[in-house]
Amino acid sequence: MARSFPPRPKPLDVAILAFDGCQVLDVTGPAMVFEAANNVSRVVRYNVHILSSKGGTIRTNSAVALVTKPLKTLAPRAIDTFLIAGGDRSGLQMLTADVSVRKWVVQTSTKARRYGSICTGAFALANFALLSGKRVATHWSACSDLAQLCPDACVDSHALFVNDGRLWTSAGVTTGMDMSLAMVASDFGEAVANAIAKRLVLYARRPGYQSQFSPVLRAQSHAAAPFAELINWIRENLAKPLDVQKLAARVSMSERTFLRHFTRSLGMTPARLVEMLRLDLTRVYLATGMSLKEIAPKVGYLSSTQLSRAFGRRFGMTPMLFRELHQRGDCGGSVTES
DNA sequence: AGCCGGCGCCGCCATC
DNA sequence: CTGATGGCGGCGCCGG
Repeated sequence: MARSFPPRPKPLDVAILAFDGCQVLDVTGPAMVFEAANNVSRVVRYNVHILSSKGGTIRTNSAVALVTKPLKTLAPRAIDTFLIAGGDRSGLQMLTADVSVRKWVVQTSTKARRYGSICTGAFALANFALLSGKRVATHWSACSDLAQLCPDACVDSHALFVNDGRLWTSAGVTTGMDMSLAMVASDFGEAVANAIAKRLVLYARRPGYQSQFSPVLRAQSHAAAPFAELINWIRENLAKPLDVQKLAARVSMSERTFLRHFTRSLGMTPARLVEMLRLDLTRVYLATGMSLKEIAPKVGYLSSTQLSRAFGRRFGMTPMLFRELHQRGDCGGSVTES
């Protein structure tokens, strides 16, 4: 051990690819998180690079412009974490049509320790054939398009973000920050990630606990005749044990036919829907600061560990971390909705 | 970890 | 004959 120098880890290079028409928060959100990791730990843990094809100023899809470095300033093998931002359709088309971008991105994605996308950036990865056989997330409104474009990928429409091997993809806009926090957590521990979340005041007034799939679900419950009412009944009785026999009996069908009709008209199995509703409600309770032990019986789980495991499986983060990020109203009175 | 019982789910097939 | 039904058995996942 050197006597007066503490061991100084080499900073990790994080490269975020931006382009004309990209979503500014997809770039700045993760950039803020990684930079904040440097601040909270008082060590340079990450070097963040904002890149674009040719470098220079790019216009985002808001009034904000970004100053970027050209791709060629960074060798693909030097990069630890590589992310593509999302953006509008024409911007993404321009990006994927650029041959030098394609080459660089493919090389970087094979060499980097981690690669991924935020929001519709997944479409760029799909165009470069980097999603094959992977579980991925993208913006909820784009899930079916992505599944169509990339049939051999498994699009998880209710995850905030998904980590499959070296690939990380996040759902939309602000979930890029959630995903970046998870990356920091896996690099340097939960404590660092939680400190960042606090510093960025991520836990205040975020509507992020609203399920990504609830709009989809609402649309579905208007569809098939006997099932809309059933779903509403399930919603009101989540604390009860809800096995398939019971549900089938409620709509007076045999278990087998119930299963068939249900999955066909709703696109998911009964148990999966029940779990979805339970975990969705869990998020709402978590955001109010309730403990897992209190929540579990309210949403029909026998134990808090069981709930915790199911939660992690679906959302790619622990309930603790979720509460840390979304808890609100802990300064006395209730917080009014804007 | 690793084993096992139970349940969700589905393929198959006889029946209506 | 076709299509819907539902019973049976097996496989895989989840939880203890």
